[in-house]
Amino acid sequence: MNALNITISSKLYSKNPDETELGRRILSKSIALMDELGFEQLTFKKVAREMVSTESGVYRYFQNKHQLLTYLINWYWGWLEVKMAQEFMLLNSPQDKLKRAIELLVLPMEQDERIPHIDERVLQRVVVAEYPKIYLTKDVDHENKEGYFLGYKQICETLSQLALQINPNYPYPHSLFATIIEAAQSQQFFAEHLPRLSDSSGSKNEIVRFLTDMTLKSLHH
Amino acid sequence: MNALNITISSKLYSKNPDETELGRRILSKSIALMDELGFEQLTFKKVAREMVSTESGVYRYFQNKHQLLTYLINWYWGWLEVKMAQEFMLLNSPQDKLKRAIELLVLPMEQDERIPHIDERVLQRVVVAEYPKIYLTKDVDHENKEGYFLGYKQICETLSQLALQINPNYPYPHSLFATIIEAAQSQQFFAEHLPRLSDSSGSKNEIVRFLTDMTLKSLHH
DNA sequence: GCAACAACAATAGTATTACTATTATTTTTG
DNA sequence: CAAAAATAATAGTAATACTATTGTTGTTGC
Repeated sequence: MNALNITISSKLYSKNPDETELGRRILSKSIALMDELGFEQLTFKKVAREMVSTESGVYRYFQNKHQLLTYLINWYWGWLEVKMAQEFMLLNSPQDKLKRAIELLVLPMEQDERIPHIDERVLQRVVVAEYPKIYLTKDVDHENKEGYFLGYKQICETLSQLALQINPNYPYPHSLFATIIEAAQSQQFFAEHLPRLSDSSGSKNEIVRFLTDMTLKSLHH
Repeated sequence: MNALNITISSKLYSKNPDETELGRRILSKSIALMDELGFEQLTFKKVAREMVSTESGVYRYFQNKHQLLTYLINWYWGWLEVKMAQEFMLLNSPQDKLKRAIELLVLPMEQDERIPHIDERVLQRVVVAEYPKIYLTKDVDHENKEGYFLGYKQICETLSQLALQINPNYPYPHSLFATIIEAAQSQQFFAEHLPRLSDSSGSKNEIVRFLTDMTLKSLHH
């Protein structure tokens, strides 16, 4: 049971990695290796070597590396959702809440001491570099039914509700925030690797300003 | 030499597939197979079987399937660019041009009779389902130098220039159109597979309206 | 017309991957 | 303490993503 109560569909693991020492080592090492090697080059054998266990040990927790990546990305969205809920309590206007949400999406976050086995900053880099791979597959419809994308949908819904507080007549709140969340990731990637696809090659604050401008202008009536 | 003059970096193939009968069969069959099986399940062996040739035949044209996918997606951007240039000649205001560009990004296109070996509508589905996979790799910086992403960058630049005609002071034209182009793809995917991430589950025209609204509002001063 | 060359077909081979299966050992729990 | 569960260690398999080799066919230049 997690002190932060991040809920992840039980379809996303064979055995809950959060509940055992070995499971937490899998999470910890696979985040680091995914960041270092990328999803394609990661293998369970390498994770096993890194955490000083065996390949079959990893398979006891996750059916394959696609499920592992999906778990990690859902964990990230769940964690962001908790962060947002905390910060929203200190703010009043939906405008301020949206601005803060966009900052949380883009700006680097501090390590949470209560969860020593997950380095949120490295996980954020993994999400930026890998997130569309979890749904751009031929299994998307089946996996969607299994709850593989609940974290993403939940955070999109939360922000959509906020948007409707600003402009109840805005007709595209889900499309808007799916776009903003995607752009938050891809603009970070482009700023670093394909700078002609961004105007924010410098600081992440420029990405925040771009996304905030786009969001508030879209909601303006 | 292509009648439409779609230029693709020569780093994107070993032997130009556009110039031979076998090469065109590779393009034709790999588009169909990529659509049917998805990138992960596609193999050169399957392409070879489909076009009644051998695996080594495919390797003579493309070093691997990642290069093949990158070629196809660059071909698509190049073709869209040509289409846009054609249609822009009939329009005057940059607003009208941007609106038309967004329609071309989203609405299904008719088959071009001059290029019988490429089915543009199927290719468009492949782009929607696979496009981020060409740059979300650890080789992105090296491949960027080789011109793997010129098609995407070129179309983003063209649309950015149009945007500056509407509002010369808008500070984020590249970020805006990278975002609009990405959203054009992902909203099509979400509308079909993850409808809670979209408000446009019905017709593609709703996606066009969402993107147009977002673009014009962003450029408003 | 033929030598030289490129393109292609056919086949074989290799290292790695993504698993599955089995068995033995250790740890936990009732 | 017995039974069950978790883990470790190892082996094995089909498929993948190539590389290499050899022989055939077609084309071009002289």
